[in-house]
Amino acid sequence: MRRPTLEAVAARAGVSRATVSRVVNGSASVNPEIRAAVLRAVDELGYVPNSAARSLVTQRTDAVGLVVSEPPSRVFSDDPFFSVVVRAVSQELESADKQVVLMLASSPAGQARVERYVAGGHVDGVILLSLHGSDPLPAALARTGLPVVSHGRPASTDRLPYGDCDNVGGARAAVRHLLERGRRRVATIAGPPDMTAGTDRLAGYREVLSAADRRSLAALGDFTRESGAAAMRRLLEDDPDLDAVFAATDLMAIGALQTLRRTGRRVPDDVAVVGFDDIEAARFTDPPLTTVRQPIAEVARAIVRMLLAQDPAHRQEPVILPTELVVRESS
Amino acid sequence: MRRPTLEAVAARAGVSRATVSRVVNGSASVNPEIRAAVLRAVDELGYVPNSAARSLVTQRTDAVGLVVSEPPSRVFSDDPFFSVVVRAVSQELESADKQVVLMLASSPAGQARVERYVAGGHVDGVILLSLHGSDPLPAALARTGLPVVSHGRPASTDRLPYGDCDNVGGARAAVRHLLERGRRRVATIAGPPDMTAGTDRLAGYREVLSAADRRSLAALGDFTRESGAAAMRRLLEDDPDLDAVFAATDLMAIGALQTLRRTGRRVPDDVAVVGFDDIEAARFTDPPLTTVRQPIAEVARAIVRMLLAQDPAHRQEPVILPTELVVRESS
DNA sequence: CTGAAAGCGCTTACAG
DNA sequence: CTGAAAGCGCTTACAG
Repeated sequence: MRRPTLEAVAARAGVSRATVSRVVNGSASVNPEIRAAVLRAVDELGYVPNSAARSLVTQRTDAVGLVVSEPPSRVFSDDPFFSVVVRAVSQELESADKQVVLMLASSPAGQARVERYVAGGHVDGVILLSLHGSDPLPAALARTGLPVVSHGRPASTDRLPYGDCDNVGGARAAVRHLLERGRRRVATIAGPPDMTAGTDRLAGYREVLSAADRRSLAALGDFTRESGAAAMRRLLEDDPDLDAVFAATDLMAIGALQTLRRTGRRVPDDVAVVGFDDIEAARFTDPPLTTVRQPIAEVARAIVRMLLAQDPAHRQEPVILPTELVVRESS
Repeated sequence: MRRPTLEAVAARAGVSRATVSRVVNGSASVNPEIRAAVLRAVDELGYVPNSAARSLVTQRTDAVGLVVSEPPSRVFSDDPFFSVVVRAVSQELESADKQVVLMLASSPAGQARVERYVAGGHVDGVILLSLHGSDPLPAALARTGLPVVSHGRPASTDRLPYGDCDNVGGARAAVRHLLERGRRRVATIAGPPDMTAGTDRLAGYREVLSAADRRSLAALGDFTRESGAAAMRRLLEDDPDLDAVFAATDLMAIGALQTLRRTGRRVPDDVAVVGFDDIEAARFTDPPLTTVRQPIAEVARAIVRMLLAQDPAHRQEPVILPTELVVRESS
C-alpha cells in the first residue's frame, strides 16, 4: 500500500512532474484544463505530497515546535494556563498554515531530544513556554540558527525575543489596592524563584511595600493550588495577624482561601486576598476573587507573529502587554 | 548559519560520505581510528543528520503520532487521564527511540489536518486516544496503510487494533458491590453515549441490575466533575429516595459527592457512591471514594507495543486488561 | 573495511 | 504556459 508519488500523478494526467507540482502548489500559470486534469488525477490517486521530499528541497517544514519546560503532570493539570496558550498558539499558527508540534521537555533527556529534533530540521522555528532559570534550551536552540521566541521573559540574559505581561506592574497594582483598602500587614505567596513570572511579581510586591515603609512577608509556592494552601499555612504561623495576602497566581490564591477558611478566618473581613491571572475559576470562588487579569492568549498570539515575522536583520523588541486589576469580593 | 551536512563532515574527516553515514548510524564495520576521526569531525562541526533527507531514503521517520480527539480545554484539564496516557506512551516510545508527536483533533478541520500530516509521511504510525463514535480518523488513517492502534475500544466496527480495560466487568463489580451492601435503589451517572467507555460501563450496570430484577436509573454526564454534579441533581429529582450511585468516572463521582453534600445527604449513610478510574484524588475526597481501578498506563504501554510490533500478516487481537474494585469509605 | 554511484520524491530556475 | 534537468542531504546495495 505504497502511497502514490508526483510521478504517478503526472503519468495519469499525461503531463510532466513539474506541472503537477505547480498545480499542487497553487501556481497561477497553469492552463485551466490541464489543472483540472491534474486535480482529477490527484483525487483519483489520493495523492498527498511527501513532506520529507518537499522539505529537502524547500528547506522548510511549515511546522513550528511548541516546547513546554514542564512535566506532563503539570501541563495536564487544573492550571488552565497551558490550555489557553496551546489553543491560542495553535489557532494563530494554523491560520498561517503551519503545523504545531507540541513537545514537553522537563528533564535533561527531554531537552536533549528536543534539541536533536530541532537540529534535525523538523521545524522552522520554536516557541518556548514556561522557561526556568537554568533551562539550557535557549542557548542550545540559538545554535541551530532557527528563529526562537519565548512566552514569558527568559531568566537568562540571552537576547531571546519574548512576549510577556507586565508582571511587575500587575503585582504593584494588586498591593497598592490592598494598601488603599487600609490593609496594614500584607503578605505574599510568591512563585518559583527560577521563573521570572515568580520573581517579577515578587519584585512588584516588595517595591510597593518598601515605598510605603512596610515589611515584606513572603512564602514560596510553585504556582499550584496545593502549594498555595501550604504557603498560606506558613504565613499564618509567621504572622497570625496578617490582614492581606497577594498570591502570584489564582490557583495559589484559591489554595490560600482554603487554608484561611480552615483556620477560621473570614475573607475579606479578616484577611483580604488578591490573585493573579483571572482564570475562569476566580469568578466562582467563595468569595469571588479579586485578581490581576493577565492577557495570556494575547501574548501567545503576539509571539507567534514575532516568530513568523522574524527577520535576522534587526533584533526584536519584547512585547509587554498590560495587566488589569479586577476587583471582586475577596478584597 | 546553514547547518553542516554529511558532505562537510566527510571532507573534514577525509573519508567518503558513506563512511560518515555508517559511523553516524552505528554500523559495526568501521575501522576504530576512522570512526574516531569521523566522530571528532561530527563534534567539531556540530553535525546532526537532516531528518527529511534520511526519511526520504529510509521511508521511516522514527516518529509516532498521538492523536487525541478532544479540544484543548478537555485535554488540559483536571482530568488526569490524558496526563497518564501521554506520560506512559512517551516513556514507552522514547525507550524505543521514537519521537512522540502530540496532536489534538476535535473538529473536522483538525481531523483533516491530522490526516494530511499522517498521509504526508511525518510519522510511522498513529495512536488514537479518546475516540468518539463518529470519528472519521480510523477510516481515514487506515487508507494511509500505516499502523494505527486505539487506546480504548473504538465505537465503529473497523477492525482497528486496540487496548482497553474491562469496562463492562468493572461496572459489574461496582454494582454488585453496592447490591451486596444492601443498597436497593442504585442509580448511575453514565459517560458520553458516543464513547465505548461510556456505553460499556452503562451496559455492565444495567446487566447486573436486571439480573437482580431491579430498575435502572441513569443520567448522562461527559466525564467531567461539573457534569457529574449536574447529573446527580437530576437523579435526585427523578428519585429522591435512591440510596446508591455508580458514576462512570471518579471525576463525575466527585461532582456527585458535591451535590449530595449540598442537598444534605450523608455519604455513605444515605447514599453510597462508587466511581471508576481510581485517580489520585479518589483517596482524598470526603469520604474517600470507593472506585474501580483502571490500569490506564498499562493499557497505554500495551498499545505502544502493539503498534511497534505490528505485522500486517496477522490481525492483532485487542488487549483487555482487568480492573479491580477498591473499597473505601463512600460505600 | 571503504568508496562511487544510484536513488528516495519533491521544487525550481532555465529554456523554449 | 510547459518540460527536461539539476539538486536538496541522506542511505545502501554493489564492487573492490
